[in-house]
Amino acid sequence: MQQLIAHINKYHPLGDEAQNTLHDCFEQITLSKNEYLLTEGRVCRHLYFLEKGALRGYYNMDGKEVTHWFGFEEDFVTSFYSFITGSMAVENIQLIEGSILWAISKERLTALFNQYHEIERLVRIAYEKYYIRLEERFVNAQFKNATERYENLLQQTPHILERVPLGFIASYLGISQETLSRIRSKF
Amino acid sequence: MQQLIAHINKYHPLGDEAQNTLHDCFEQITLSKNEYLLTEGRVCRHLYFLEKGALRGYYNMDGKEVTHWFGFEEDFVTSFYSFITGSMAVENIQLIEGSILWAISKERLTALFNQYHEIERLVRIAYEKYYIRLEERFVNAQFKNATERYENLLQQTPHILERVPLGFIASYLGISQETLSRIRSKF
DNA sequence: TTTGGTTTTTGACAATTATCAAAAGCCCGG
DNA sequence: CCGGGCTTTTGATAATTGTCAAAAACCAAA
Repeated sequence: MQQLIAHINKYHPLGDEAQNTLHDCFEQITLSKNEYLLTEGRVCRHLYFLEKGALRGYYNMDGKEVTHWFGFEEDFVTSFYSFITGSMAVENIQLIEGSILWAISKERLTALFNQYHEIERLVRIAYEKYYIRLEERFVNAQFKNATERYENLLQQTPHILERVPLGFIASYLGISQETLSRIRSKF
Repeated sequence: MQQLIAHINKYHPLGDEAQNTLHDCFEQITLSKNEYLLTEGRVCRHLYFLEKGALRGYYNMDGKEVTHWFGFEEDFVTSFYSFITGSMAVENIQLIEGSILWAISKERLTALFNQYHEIERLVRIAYEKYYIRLEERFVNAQFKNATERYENLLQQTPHILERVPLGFIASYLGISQETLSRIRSKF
């Protein structure tokens, strides 16, 4: 929990009262490898903070699992579309490693927004960071070729390569596993 | 201006006072076709609301203009990365049609956040919508083929086809103009 | 240390998309 | 109504990436 508080303070420092209230609103969850935080068809009603471990979000697209994001230490995690709109999730969130998470429900978070302007500000700022991150991934996906995308991964998030099977990484990069293998052999 | 207020009220209705203050913080801008709202290398210090008209954001990537988004009526528009981080923009924003816009500076917007919790909430909610929109474009870019992306455009935003040259649309979809032309001929 | 299962690599081939060049179509100003 | 410039289409070919199948490497449990 100390990590969550410390992480939040990096984004936007909170006053003691807001910090304490926030602290009380999160519940700890521990899950082991291959378990699911969310399965498609259910509504994702929580926002999670990943203290320790790793997980992935994936779609089932014509029979294949297509991983489109990873979560690691200090990431906020949810099925964003489902969480925001309240509709059924089309993705699954599965643990890649045994993990420690902290969960807050949407209702509680909304209540915190009403109670503390500064907590809503914190989230507004977090959204900005996550939006920028997604924007960069979008540009990579749309305008870079497979090799460039792999090089980008090597430079920006090399830790992914060490903790995640290549099959997941291939679809994260939007290429087939075989193509990824061939790209890697060139380095 | 009435359109901006009406649009905002669709997102998150504001009290009269906040609404009036907000109203006074925007300045009207009119630009004609082919003019620039922003050029790369400059910092984008404003958020714009597009009341009437159309524009595009594009990168210069190895000698080619790569359009990655369009703005139309009722869109909020900025070079998001530059606006948020205060760093130089890597993209250009150019008018596709003569347009009427309303501008607010980042300083003014920040001041409004401090003054009115509800305005920061409005923006927080807007971010959620824009994030979801981008997420969908990302999934399309990464996991759908050219024909599927075109079909998606046909269904979801057919107005783009009527107002934008095909060359821009091709790079918006992440394909070459020739391939887009061939896909179209199949329909 | 062996074994069975999973992950990764390799090979051959097919499908998709890009590139370059040229032709055709379209639109606006005179 | 005509001409010139811009946009879009078409054709031929090349490059990139995907698919299927099999081999190799890796790894964890007995």
